[in-house]
Amino acid sequence: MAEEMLDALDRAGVRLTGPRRKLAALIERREGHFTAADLLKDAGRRRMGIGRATVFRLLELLSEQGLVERIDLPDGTHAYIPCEPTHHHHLVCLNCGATTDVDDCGIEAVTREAARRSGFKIEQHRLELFGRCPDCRSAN
Amino acid sequence: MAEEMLDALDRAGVRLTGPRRKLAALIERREGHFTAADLLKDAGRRRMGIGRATVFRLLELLSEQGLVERIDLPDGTHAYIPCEPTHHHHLVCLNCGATTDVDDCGIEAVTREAARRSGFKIEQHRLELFGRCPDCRSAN
DNA sequence: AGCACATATGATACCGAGTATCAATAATGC
DNA sequence: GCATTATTGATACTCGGTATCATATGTGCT
Repeated sequence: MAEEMLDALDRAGVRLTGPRRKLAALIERREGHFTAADLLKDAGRRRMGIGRATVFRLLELLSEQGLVERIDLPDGTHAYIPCEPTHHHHLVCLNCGATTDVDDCGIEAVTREAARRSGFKIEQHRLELFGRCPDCRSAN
Repeated sequence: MAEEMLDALDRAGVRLTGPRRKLAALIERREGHFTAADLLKDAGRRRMGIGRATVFRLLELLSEQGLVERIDLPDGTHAYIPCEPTHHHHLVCLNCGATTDVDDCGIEAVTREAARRSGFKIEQHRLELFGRCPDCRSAN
């Protein structure tokens, strides 16, 4: 997955620098969603001497490439999650933070109906689902 | 609508203070979504001497009562919109910021399908629709 | 391999949204 | 009307993210 990110960065025409490689590896090791601060802490623990700004810059690049997405948790905080660069939605475990992507299973119809009722022309949508992942469901 | 807010605050058992009344009126006058800073500026322009903290405190109260909701715009900023206290979703005009509420027109089925595919137990969902409102569509 | 150049870096300072604190003030119940 | 208690505004703070800028480092070229 770190490969995937580096490939995407390469394709995007930016440089494959040391900090970027290291951060990609750190993101790979993460499970579930994470914050910029999490990454920074990871980097700090390993004495990687990576600057705050660099972390945000990489997250921005990755998010432009669709490999990472910023989501807003129900508690108001926000986090980043690694994901596929195609259009999709997220399912987030409220317990452990694990995420999976789900693709449009019928939202088209919903947006069409909403457009009809409101007179709006709908151009974008965002659907976020929150719940318990299979592991957390069976864990207690 | 300001009435509605004041009623709700009353029902919630908090005091109907001057600043709260004034802010409710300011919210009523707003069209589309607004930020805490917008309200603060409105209040400042009218020399109402309302503190920053008070604005945030009221927005929090109203949001607890479901009369206001904080949404994240596609451009990453976030804003508040007045709305009905029932479960619903938002349709936001990308041009003028106007919003309307739409109720679940078939999302249940979508979440059920996503749950089936993923094994998650879905407990909450959030759907946001962005587009052009009827006015902005005809305006150009 | 070496070099020039543009791009990326980390430090620092900054910004904007939101929260904590706290003494002063005002809404409510009696 | 008055005591009580919630609320207020000022101030300082936190936290996520961005701007700046001199220094360092990938990259394309030879």
